[in-house]
Amino acid sequence: MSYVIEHIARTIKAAREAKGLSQRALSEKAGVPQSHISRIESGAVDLRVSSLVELGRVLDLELMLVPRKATSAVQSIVRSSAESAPSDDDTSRQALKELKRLQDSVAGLTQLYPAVTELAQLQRQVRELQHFRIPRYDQEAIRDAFKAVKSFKDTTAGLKAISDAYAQLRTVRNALAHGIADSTEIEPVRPAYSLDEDNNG
Amino acid sequence: MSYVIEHIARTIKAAREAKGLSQRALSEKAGVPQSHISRIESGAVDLRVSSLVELGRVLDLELMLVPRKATSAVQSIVRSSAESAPSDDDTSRQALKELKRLQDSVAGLTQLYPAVTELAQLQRQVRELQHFRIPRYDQEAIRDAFKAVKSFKDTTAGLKAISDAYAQLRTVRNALAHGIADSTEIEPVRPAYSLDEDNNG
DNA sequence: AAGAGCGATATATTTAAATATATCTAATTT
DNA sequence: AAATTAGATATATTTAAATATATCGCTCTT
Repeated sequence: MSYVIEHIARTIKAAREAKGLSQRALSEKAGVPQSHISRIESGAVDLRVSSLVELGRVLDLELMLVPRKATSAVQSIVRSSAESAPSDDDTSRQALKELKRLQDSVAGLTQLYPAVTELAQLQRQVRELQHFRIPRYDQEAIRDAFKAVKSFKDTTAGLKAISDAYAQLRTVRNALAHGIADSTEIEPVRPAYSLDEDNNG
Repeated sequence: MSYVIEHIARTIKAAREAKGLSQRALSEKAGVPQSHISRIESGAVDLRVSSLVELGRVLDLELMLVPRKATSAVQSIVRSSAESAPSDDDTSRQALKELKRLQDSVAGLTQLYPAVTELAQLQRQVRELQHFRIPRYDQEAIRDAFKAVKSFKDTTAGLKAISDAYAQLRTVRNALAHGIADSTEIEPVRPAYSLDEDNNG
């Protein structure tokens, strides 16, 4: 199994996810069994060219034979076109969705337990994170926080879980704030109310 | 048989010829039977990706999946890198070889038949054509002229064949001269003596 | 808890590429 | 004329992709 085939597998998977398609949806569009797509994406199949072309058609990818000396030029074109639109858009949208979900849960919980300062603290942190809109985002921390909130109980352990979630999200926030300070290519920060408009739009 | 596969077949063949390899030579380098290469180049085979990658390795071609929106940018890169070196170089070299061969034959014949004006005329035309050095070249006319010269006899038919060859080459010359006038991307014309140096170099 | 969605895995069969070899035809070279 | 080279075509066999279906395990939603 060559490096190129692994790379193609990765590219296919990334493109599919970028389009928000499940393997079954792609299967229908491309006329390929889902089981085959699973194997393709895991790099277990040495595709025929025609099969790859058909998958590429659905995923807006074109198969090309490029002279070796033009390879790096082509790669930088591919890279810049890849980074500027789909992945950036996709990642932020996904992250925002999860943040929104987290905020709703925390808000509900804060109303139930108005005297729990850990919850208020977490809520403030989540709100602040919504001000950030950049590609490099740590969604694991958001999911962990969501789990802590979902399973919250007014016990010592429950409170500790909320504190830990808060600490984790603050770490993420600091990393992002640090990234903004260092980077010259990050998009401007958007206010929370603008974010709300987006979700309701 | 899809358009892409035909295009790949053409690309493989062109790259092989650009490198001056026979199918048997490529066969050895790529570890693929010559019979298979023949079928591949005729577009009769829906290759596996790994097979295409291996052929590409030998022919200095890389297989890439390019986002559709970047396709035209990539194609212009490929085109410019293709036109600047191998195809231009290859076509001109091949054409020059055949022109040289033709000129040698005509020269010999003109010495044998110094009174035949058609031959003198053809010789002048061939000499003039050697002043042109551009990719788009009609080699068929050169081959036809060579055949006429090779099989020349001092008969009416033989003289007609020479006249026809001359007319054909003049048509080519005119098309090339016209092409130079219209195009902004053609290389400068090189003098014949420079051409001679090249062949002796 | 049941149902739905998702990706991974299994089984059986068909299809065509890949492999190995040989030969033919045409053109060129010796 | 004989030999060599080049590309196309043929035959037989093996290999793995493609096709068709089904099911499993995990996660999320209702």
